[in-house]
Amino acid sequence: MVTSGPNLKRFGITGDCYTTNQSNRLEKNLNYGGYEDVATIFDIAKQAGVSITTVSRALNGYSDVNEKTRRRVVEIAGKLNYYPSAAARSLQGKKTNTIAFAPILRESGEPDPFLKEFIGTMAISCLSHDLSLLVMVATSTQDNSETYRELAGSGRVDGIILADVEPQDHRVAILQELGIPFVAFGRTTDYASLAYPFVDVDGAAGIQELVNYLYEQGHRRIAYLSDPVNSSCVVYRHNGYREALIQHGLEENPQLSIGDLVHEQEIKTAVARLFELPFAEQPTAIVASHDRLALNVLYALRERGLSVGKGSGQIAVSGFDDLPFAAYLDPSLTTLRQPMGAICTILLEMLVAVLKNKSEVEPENQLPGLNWVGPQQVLLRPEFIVRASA
Amino acid sequence: MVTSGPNLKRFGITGDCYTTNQSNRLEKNLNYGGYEDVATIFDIAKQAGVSITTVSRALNGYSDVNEKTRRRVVEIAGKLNYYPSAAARSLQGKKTNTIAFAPILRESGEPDPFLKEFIGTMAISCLSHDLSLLVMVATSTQDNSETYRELAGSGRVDGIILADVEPQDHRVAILQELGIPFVAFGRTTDYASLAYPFVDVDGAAGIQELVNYLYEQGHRRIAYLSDPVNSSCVVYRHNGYREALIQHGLEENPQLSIGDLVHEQEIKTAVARLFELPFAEQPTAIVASHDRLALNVLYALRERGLSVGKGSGQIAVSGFDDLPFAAYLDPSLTTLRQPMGAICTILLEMLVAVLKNKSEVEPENQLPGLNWVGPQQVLLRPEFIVRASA
DNA sequence: CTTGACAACCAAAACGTTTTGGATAATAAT
DNA sequence: ATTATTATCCAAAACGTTTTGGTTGTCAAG
Repeated sequence: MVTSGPNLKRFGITGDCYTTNQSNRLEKNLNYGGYEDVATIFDIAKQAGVSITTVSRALNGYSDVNEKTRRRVVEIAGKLNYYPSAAARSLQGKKTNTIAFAPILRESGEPDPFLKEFIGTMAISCLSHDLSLLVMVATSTQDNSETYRELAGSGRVDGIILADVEPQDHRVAILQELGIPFVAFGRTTDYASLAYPFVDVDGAAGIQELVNYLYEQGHRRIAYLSDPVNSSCVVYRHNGYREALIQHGLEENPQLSIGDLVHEQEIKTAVARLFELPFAEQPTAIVASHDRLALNVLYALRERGLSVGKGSGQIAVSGFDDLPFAAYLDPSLTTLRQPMGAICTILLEMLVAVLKNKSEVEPENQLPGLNWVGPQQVLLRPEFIVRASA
Repeated sequence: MVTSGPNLKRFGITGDCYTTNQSNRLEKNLNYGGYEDVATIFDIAKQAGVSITTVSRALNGYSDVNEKTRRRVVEIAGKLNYYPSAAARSLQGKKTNTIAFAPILRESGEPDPFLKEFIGTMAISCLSHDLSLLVMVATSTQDNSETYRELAGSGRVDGIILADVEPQDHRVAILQELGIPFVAFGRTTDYASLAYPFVDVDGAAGIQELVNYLYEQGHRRIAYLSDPVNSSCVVYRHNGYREALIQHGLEENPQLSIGDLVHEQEIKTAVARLFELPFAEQPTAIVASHDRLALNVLYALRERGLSVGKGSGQIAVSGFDDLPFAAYLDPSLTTLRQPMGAICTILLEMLVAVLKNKSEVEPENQLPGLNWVGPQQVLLRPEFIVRASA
């Protein structure tokens, strides 16, 4: 085995822990705390015997520089490992080819799986747009309006993708006021009058479709477990639930509709409350406002010895998001898929269009299957995925 | 329902598609294609009746400015929504408080679940360090050495976290040569002589522990299915497998050890090859080099009507990573956990230490349970997690 | 021999900060 | 009354680009 060497430390978080130190050597080799001198446009100019203007214009493909000169400049730039300073460039008002992704991390014991999925997908999507992604997670939309103003004013990014938008999200106002190009995932209550571009998933329509399905399956006492109302999507999903009940002549039963659930323990308690009702009042189906919540419901039901599925006597359970684990749960989870890949692609296309000062997404960049009348406000229909749990 | 308004477009990727256009209104309200004028240090200076030097020093907490002046400056800065230009700052050689995360997206049909998990966790970890994260996914370490030189030379980040390091990864050489502060996740073959700081998970030790366990369970024909050798970790894991066999007096059987597997179809074919062997030569256990591969193995086995688990006659299957879905598979997957949270935390702490030109991580930032002799080269032991599949 | 057009180049300004090396005035020490 | 000290302040340089508004020289057309 070659994994161990004289200079290698081995640590085990939950295991062995054997170490060797080699800091001396390291100190010598590395010049930390700042970069080594990097070649600038001046160095190239000197070597090429031309002015920095000419170097700049040669490198940027202007037509007023002799082809021979250009070749010389390019060659020297290559030899010197020259790359223009992004800072100096953006001081000149040039694009940074970087966009920011600004989601919110709500309090919840573990790191939010949906958020991780979202960030990861977004980062990967950026690859095909030749954009770098600056991820700036915040813990609340309120605390640090500073963060957004700073992000906006600092000129580090060309535009911003806002996520986890709240019903009254002042970030939208800030960005509009400052005139920063942005696109939101999710919408504020006043999206119609504010008229900013966004993508959202139609949670209301999704949940309605789901509840209709449950109703058709014979369910009449359909419980709804929800996370706290922070993102707007929580509101829309709840609305969808309520509307669907009304359509079927039912109405929301406060005993079956429990909100504000975050931690596993709270969810357990909520499930307990449901099944400590008189048997005739107990739900036969539980709609959870997102997959992780549904997962905890599944566990809570199992703990109580209740069986989940479509059979008679079984409790139906559904989620929302279709995170990767949903398909693998036992029983596999019936849910509404948020098409992550598509969401990220559309957000990026919209932002790029906005940055180009266009109101339309370029035809060749339009994701097929969508009606790209204009890129401003897009509502995607979640995909209803029936699996074993309902 | 309030989800529809006169100006809202509704799209369904796989569903309804009804739209309304409102581009006119939007065009009016938004000033895209560039920011609105942002307050600069000059504006503050003018309003406060002092020089820009004083403004700068007031805002940066220098002691040579009168307390009354400082308050005035701060107030005006607030009123004007002033935030210093990150570009101008970093031109002055100031820190950007941004680090880059540079992983590789290997070809594979779907977006790599491990990568998404890694990016997401890293982004969330940055929160507690008050760092912004610039994610720059690349598709290969070779193609675009440019990307790294550019990233390095452009001054957009203070330091870099390199991921998916290859046995001969020239990115390490580039960054060392340029003197850019960086920390790697994974190590090159010559890590001992190059002496750069890294964190790695001891895949060899992990797989050995796993194979030992399988051996003790009575398994003698243990197959190994692996992805292509790109990251170093693939090599180490394979080594661990080989070493463990040798320790038990077995040797690697080329018929049972199949590499270079990427797509689901290839994995199916590999499993087919294993179970078309004479019965006495068929494996009783399959070690997969990562969780997604194990997942596909599980499916392939199910398709062939083979049962997975610890029972006699059942095939044992194991993975590596412990991605979130691993626990929910049916049967749940025995695997080696890469402690994502810890990995990200340590990488960040190490990079921060490097940026501060220290060879040690500050005591108060040392993750408990580790021996923080020096932050240079850290090898974490993966946690062996026994579940139902083996 | 002029004039105009064009190709190739460049000096200087601008972008918004921080830092350097004083300047000034008030106060304290001699 | 002179000198040192201290508290405030500031002009100018520097960071590395891009852009503006030229200049110069060459060549063809008149």
